Amino acid sequence: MATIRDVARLAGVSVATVSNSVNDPGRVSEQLRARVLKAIESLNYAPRAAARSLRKQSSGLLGLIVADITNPFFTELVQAVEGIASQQGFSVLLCNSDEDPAREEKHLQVLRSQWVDGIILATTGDVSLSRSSLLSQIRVPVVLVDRAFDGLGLDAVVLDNRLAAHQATEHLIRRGHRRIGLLSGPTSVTTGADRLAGYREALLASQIRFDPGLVLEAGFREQQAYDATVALMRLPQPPTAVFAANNLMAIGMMRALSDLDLRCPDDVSVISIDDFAWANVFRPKLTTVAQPVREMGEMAVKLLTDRINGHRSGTGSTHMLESRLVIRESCAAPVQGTQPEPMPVESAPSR
Amino acid sequence: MATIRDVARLAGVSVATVSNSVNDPGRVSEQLRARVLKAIESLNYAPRAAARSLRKQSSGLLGLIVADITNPFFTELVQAVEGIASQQGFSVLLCNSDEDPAREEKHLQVLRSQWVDGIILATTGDVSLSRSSLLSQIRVPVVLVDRAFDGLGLDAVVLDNRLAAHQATEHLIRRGHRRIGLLSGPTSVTTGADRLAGYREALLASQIRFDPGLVLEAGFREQQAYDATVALMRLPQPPTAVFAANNLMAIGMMRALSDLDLRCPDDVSVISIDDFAWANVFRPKLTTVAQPVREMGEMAVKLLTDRINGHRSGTGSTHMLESRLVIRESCAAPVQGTQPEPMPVESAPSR
DNA sequence: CCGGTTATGTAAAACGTTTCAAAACAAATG
DNA sequence: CATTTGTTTTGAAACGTTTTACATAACCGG
Repeated sequence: MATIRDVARLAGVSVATVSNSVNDPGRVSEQLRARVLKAIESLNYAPRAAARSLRKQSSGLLGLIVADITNPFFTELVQAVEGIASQQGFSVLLCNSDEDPAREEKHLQVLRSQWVDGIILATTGDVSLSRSSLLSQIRVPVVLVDRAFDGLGLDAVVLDNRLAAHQATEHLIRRGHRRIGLLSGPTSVTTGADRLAGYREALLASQIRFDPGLVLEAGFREQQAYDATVALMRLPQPPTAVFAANNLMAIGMMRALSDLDLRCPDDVSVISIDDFAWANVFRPKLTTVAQPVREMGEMAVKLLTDRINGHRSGTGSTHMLESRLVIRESCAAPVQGTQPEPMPVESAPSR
Repeated sequence: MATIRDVARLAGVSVATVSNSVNDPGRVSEQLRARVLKAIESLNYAPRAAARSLRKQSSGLLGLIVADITNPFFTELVQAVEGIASQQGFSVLLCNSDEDPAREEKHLQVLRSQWVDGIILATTGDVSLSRSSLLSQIRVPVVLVDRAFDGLGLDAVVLDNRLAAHQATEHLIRRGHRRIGLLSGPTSVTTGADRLAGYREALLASQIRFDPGLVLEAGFREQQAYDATVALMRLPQPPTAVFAANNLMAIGMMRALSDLDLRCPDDVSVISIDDFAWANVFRPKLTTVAQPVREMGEMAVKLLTDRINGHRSGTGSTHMLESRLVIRESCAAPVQGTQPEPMPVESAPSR
């Protein structure tokens, strides 16, 4: 293909002039610039990114690693990140770790040798020793998203998970529920632990006793949530409402309820964290706590580019965004009749 | 960061030897190789992709352009492509055109200057003149996916859209339906036109007269499908079943039916092309015609890498994959009572 | 002991940009 | 007119690899 020398030859100028007329128009006379541009046009010249980044020591590439591309939360994140990044002149190298820490590490290696200008990382699982050492070896800016971890002083943008879980739980309590099941994520990751904490806080605030038997760990996965929901509803005293800590678990839960022939919200109320485009196509329409996904993506890119451009330095900080309750149809007041052992709904605070 | 010279210095060898011990182990003695590897390890050296691709004239990058990353079909495609590609040592540069031809063109420009080794393109809309000239300027292999177009002799992997639509329509006919609505995609794209054709074929095969009033173009979008469904059901003689030509339109349709207080499949049966993970979480579980998305992704990568490696040359061909009917709960026999003007269900073929 | 093969290592030339420093030219100043 | 100042233009170095072509040493059959 055409190289910069070809353009120079055709325009009758030096390669330096060609480069300048493209990258620093001020440095070259109008007349020459026009000639150069014409030559570029007619040769259909496009500079080779490899050569350019070799010389400029920067690739114009951003790495984005997500834990599960099929999860709508991440899909929307990808969309947002890709949009803003390309708007700012960056292309994004997408990596999907598929919840596999080993793949995540491999991706990090690749990004390192691609010398991307920065990395946005939605890490899978907790941070292993090897990964954190890998991360500290990488000399480019990294911003964490969704899940944070400390110790490396990285920037992070996360949901206020405590608040989100609090909102969800409180909404159920307001509707009169006191036995509220929780499908929890793994407590080894911040999103798991913090959402559990928010749930407990909300119970405490309403003086409802925390019952460990009502919280089941379902690893943020649909199938596990299905099983957990079945287990929950087969309890001698099943919960009158269930709170799923993410979207996939909400789906598993809905499927289980449907298979158990339990009607929602008549028999059991349901709420979850993560709103998604089709939450209102379900029947009933799902009441959820929405994350500002798009904002999170935008902020992550902003933090990253600020660091890349040197507008930001020092150890990073964690940025918390607020969730928003989206009330639809899946939460109702508990119906006494549906309980095997009808309990006094608005009664004594303890128990 | 550490360069290959640093490694060479530390190991006490030439840079050529370092390069060889990594890329062509046969050419260097065991002893030296060990020393070099140790040096690499201790310096934590990673070759710079930019320099390497400049010299090798190939980047190890694949470009993937999808029309809408939030559409589960494309999400799954991305997942498949990314998986196989990275397995074969390629990284993928993901581009989302968001159904905007202008953005698609911009992405193509970027990919061209990145000198990706190949491009997988799920093009948005019909192929404009500028795009096709752009495509023919790009000197790297391109394989089309989902939507094909001729004239450029490109490889393509697509669904047998005629068959898929035929299967869907025929399934409804078998259940006894004769007034079958169609939410069609734009006929300017192959997926739109072919699915419409398949629908008509199936009607013809069962000697059902084609009624243009029953097919509404909804641009493959959810909201348009919602509106179209409402229009369809408000017809003096509404259809007893509706066939949505893709997943997003199926969702819009379900939402509309629900808002219209029409029960599915009691009042109206429903089927669509594109299976997706949550089709069986809906109530009723959706009967769909599934595309072999993963296979399509795999085949696209295969075709691409074959061309990249020179195992394949000449003008490309179109590869059609077969769809598969997934029967769940959304199709039932039409109930006479639900029709405003009860019509003889199994009666005369014409009208 | 010599010409020839094989094994191993290396110097140096690419690859296609950007950019620094200097050259060439024009204009302005003393 | 000689010098300075300012504006355009350019030659050449640098970026970090891979790879070609060659050098050296070792080995072997004659």
